[in-house]
Amino acid sequence: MPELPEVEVVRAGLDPYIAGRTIVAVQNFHPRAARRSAIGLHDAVGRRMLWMSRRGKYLWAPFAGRQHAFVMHLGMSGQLLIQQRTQPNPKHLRITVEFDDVDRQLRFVDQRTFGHLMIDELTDDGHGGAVPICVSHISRDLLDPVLDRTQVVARIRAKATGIKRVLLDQSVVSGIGNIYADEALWAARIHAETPATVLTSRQVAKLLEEAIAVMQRALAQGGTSFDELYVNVNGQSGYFSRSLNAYGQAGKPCPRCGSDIQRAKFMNRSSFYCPRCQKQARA
DNA sequence: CATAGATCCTGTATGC
DNA sequence: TGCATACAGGATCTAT
Repeated sequence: MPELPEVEVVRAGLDPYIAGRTIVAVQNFHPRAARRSAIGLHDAVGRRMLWMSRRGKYLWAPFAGRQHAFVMHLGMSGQLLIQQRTQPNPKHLRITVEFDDVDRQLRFVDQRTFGHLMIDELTDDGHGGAVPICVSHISRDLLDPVLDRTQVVARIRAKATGIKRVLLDQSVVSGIGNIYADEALWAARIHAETPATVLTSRQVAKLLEEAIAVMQRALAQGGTSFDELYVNVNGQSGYFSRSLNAYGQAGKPCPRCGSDIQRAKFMNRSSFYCPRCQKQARA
């Protein structure tokens, strides 16, 4: 569920809390919450976390020594909450991480259990930084200053499939999910099933600019929340859902032309689009 | 190798 | 009310 803006809100909330703290205990209550790894979650005990990093929808906190990191992914319904130790356990609590903080702890709550935490080895990211091995197949995201946008445009146009599938392919460009894919396609007036190969470089560049713009606007609003499933580290919802132009707007008028926004089945989920602004192009 | 589709899970909404 | 079905913000595995 959470896409780049929502994950970034969580990162920014966690960073000042975890930076410099040492883990004193980890409790796992669910077999799927910790991903299989050569290093178990309990090896985090005694390690000091430096800061909170993010690539796309992945979060990680490098440990002092920069050899390993605590990796986190929220999946569809994950939450990372900083809560008082005395606060009752939330429903779907999967993992508790205790630090050298007598009052509060980090709680990983995840209804659908598609998210996970793990400890992983760090590897060189090619630009003087480090990335966990399990994240190294994920491309840089659109808010990453090191991202080579020209290269991304070329990679997108080389894909033999529909443009929305490519936007959702985290190995091409990361951070975009179903909401922001639909919003970016709406803004760029491109149909989801348009073959990536028929788009011009200019069109794809424009699409990426729209994706950046909508994600930055969402970030400024604390992300998109439809319910209590996505919240920040303090349990608060973001407000961007009221600014969506296409996603979830089936039957409502397109803010640009007034036609009814349509819903179509797409990859076992949904696409929302304006049938007038976003015409299907042919190969 | 690249791509399409199924699948992992729990909860809610909707229709009969 | 009960039951069945569809759907939900994602990533990964499998088959082709």
